[in-house]
Amino acid sequence: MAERPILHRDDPQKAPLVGHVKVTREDWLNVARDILVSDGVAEVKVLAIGERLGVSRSSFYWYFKSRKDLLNALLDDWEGRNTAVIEAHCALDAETITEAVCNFFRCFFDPELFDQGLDFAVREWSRRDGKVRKRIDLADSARISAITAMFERHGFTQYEADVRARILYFMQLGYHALDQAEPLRDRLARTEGYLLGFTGQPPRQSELEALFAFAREKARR
Amino acid sequence: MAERPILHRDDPQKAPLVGHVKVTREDWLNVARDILVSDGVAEVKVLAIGERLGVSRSSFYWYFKSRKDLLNALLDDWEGRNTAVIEAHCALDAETITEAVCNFFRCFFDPELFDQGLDFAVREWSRRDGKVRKRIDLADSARISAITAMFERHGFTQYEADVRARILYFMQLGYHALDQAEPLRDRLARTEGYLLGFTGQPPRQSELEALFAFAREKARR
DNA sequence: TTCCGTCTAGACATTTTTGTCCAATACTAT
DNA sequence: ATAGTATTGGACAAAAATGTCTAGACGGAA
Repeated sequence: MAERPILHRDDPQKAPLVGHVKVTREDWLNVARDILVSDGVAEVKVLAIGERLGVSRSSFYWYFKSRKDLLNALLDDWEGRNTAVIEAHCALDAETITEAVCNFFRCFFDPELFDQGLDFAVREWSRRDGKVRKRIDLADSARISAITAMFERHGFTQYEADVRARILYFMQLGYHALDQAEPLRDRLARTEGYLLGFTGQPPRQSELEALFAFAREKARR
Repeated sequence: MAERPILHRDDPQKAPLVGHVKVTREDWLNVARDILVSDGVAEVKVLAIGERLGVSRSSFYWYFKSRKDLLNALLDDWEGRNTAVIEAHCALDAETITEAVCNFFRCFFDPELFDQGLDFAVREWSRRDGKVRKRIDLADSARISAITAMFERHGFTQYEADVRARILYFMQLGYHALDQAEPLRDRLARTEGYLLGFTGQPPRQSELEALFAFAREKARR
């Protein structure tokens, strides 16, 4: 996810500037995103980021006008990372609807494609900031539309495609809201069979196995 | 939800102490809960609460040892409000499974019974605090067990009851994660039919109408 | 080597937030 | 009324967080 590793100077002694480590704007942004995801927007503090970078707090103001400026950059960063991925994957060609839903899940469980934690952190942030709220609302609509279109391409009526799209998307959100406690993937394997089969036709076992092989593999590493 | 109304002194002038408004520990807690829900735990600040109560910040320390003490009280308050309700309602006698699921929904959409926003705020809080995390994990397990038992009482095998319980609970979480943007209830009406019928037997229209009449009415006011 | 633009440390100033102390006020029981 | 307790305001202190300014270190180009 991060181009450069997140810096961490174990020994924060007076740093004699020899072997001086250069810190880029990207680094500030990366650590900020990291804190946003793990601790929420209120904990994104200039001093904390600077300490984690092993660098003085004041150099922050070379790269960013203010803390607010950083937060805006963070929001743009999120949009750049997470906006197009789902739409693109839902638009992929697929022979069967199972395959298509598999593409959908790939977006949410492949950390190379989509940062689920970041998405959730921004969603939480949006609850306290109208500007953020508007942007995530747009993202949600776009995603649900993309998933709906996916179902429509596979022969569902507009109404039924819409219902299925929302069920898929909401369950996805619900998974993450609970998350971390017990391994997510077990529950996935137990429930997605029914989700895919919510028309009453349970999918064939072979199709399911192909569908979740990917998620399981990702979950292991 | 709150025993006493949340105080709001419109005119915060030097307050001549005549007609003095007495502020209780409950009041501090109520406003704190209010801020927790709308702005997150990081925004629960002594000064902000005091201002909203129209009262000096220092009297806070009469009721609470410290800010940390307040946060602990807030957590106990949440547990008291939200822990037993779902278990109790899922254990209610019901003729049909539709009726039983209706009881389940009553928990989440009747603000007299259950504070959904508070539950979500604590869930968010738990992402940054291991102690909170443990308590909400326990609550989640207890709730899912209660819902599972509900399905088992209506003839589902343990496995199938478990799957259905998780789908219901996760969808509920997902709904709230998205929430506020468009009216939640429309989506509810469109999707719950399928949820209830995810065995392939769509429920009869009359049953559905009874099921959601309650939620709609609540949503209106 | 020198110069210049880039980046950083540290000092300084300000605001926000928390916590302590004590005198003063309001309320209750007598 | 009076005494005593419960509650509050305001002064004081300290810590945490943001933002500004300046001197100087670094590295590449002339």
